[in-house]
Amino acid sequence: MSSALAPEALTTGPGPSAGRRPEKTEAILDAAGHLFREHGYGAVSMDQIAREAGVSKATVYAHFESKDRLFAAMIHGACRAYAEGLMPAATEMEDVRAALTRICREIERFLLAPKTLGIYRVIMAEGPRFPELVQSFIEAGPLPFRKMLAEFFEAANRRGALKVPNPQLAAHQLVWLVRGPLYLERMLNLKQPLWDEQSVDEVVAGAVDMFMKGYAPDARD
Amino acid sequence: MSSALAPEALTTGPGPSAGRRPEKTEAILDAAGHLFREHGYGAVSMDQIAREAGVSKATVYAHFESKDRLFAAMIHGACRAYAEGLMPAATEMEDVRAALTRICREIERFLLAPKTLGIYRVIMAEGPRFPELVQSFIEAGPLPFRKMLAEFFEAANRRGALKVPNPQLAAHQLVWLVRGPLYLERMLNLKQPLWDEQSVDEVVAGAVDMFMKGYAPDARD
DNA sequence: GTCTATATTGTGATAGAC
DNA sequence: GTCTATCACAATATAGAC
Repeated sequence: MSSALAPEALTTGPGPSAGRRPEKTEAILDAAGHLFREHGYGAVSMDQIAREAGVSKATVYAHFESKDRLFAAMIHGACRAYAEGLMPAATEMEDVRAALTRICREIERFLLAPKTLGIYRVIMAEGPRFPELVQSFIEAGPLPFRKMLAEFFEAANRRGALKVPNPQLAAHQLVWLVRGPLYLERMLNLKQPLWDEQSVDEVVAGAVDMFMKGYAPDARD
Repeated sequence: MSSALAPEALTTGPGPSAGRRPEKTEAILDAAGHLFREHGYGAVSMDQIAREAGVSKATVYAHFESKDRLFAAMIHGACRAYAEGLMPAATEMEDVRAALTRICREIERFLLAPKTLGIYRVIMAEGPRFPELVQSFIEAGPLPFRKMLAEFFEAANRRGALKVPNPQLAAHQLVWLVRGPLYLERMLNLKQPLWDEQSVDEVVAGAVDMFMKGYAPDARD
């Protein structure tokens, strides 16, 4: 279904990769990624991308059929990084609290990193114009991560280490207990602390505490 | 400091409001708001705005100095609506759980409404280009709302109805426990349920439950 | 202030030499 | 495939009549 977004289909050209230099392809993708994440889709021109990549604009068009396709390819690459950069294999765990803490730190490290936030920014801004891209983004990023978390909770349920009635909802809750308090601040990259800044440690500890109190097996309900 | 963003300063013209028809000003603002929220800043042209407002492009420029200023004025108007649309005066409360539930429903009703999400989308996308605007947006919207919530928690602390050590953090947590599970789905307005859809009732109930378990005064810690 | 018609710049995309 | 030079068009902004 998303064959139009397969990595090979994102570059142009008659033959398989007839003579195109992969180093330039990557340079263009890097420049596009950097600029799109930083300034958004509409504010970046193909000239800027070409200049930042150190090639001519015609070369950009030799590698990517259009600005749209270049954008799609950039998002696609970011999704691969998304899938690889997460998943800390927290399945093996000494005790639940420690595992949750590690997961929360991973959430902060990756989901609140400037690069990730840049992707989210541009995807949310341009989403309406690229519906299939949104689909493949969700399927490559948020969806498998939530699934992994839900499976972690289910395993903990079976072990009696947690008591989570709705693992899907709990996955959302844990993610946003960490992400939420830092989200706007970093999404809008506010330099001066606009409100009383919440430190990462406070946020992570608060999230783990609240999650444990909510889903510890000995909680009364 | 934000005098450049005072409402009077956002329209152009020599005299106070020399002959400008307020109805047209509002029509232009409405059209701009609708289109910017729907399609983003870069994808909307002044011609479209003029057409949707039922005036000529020159008239738009008679009311607003530039596209940037029109955008700023639109955001400013949305901030006033933000401040007015929230604040359900939940200070008077029978019992805490009911008050929290009402607050959570209000969060869902307003913070996840298409209009609000559109503002967030465009602010996050264009934020880097409009730093002062981001500042005034935060000060008019999220900041006072968080403050109100924190004060609510402090009052509940004094009454012994809750035990909230960090009201600021707790405000973030409550907001995102409701907002998070529905956020991406609505921000990217996915029609087909991509993952197992969380119903609003589930989300609100889950948020209140978790918050109460975390901050009920009889909780052991 | 409001309109029609226009000036001007920037940008996505291409032609043609090497 | 890669470059320089260029086209075609769309969009911001304005001139001038009423």
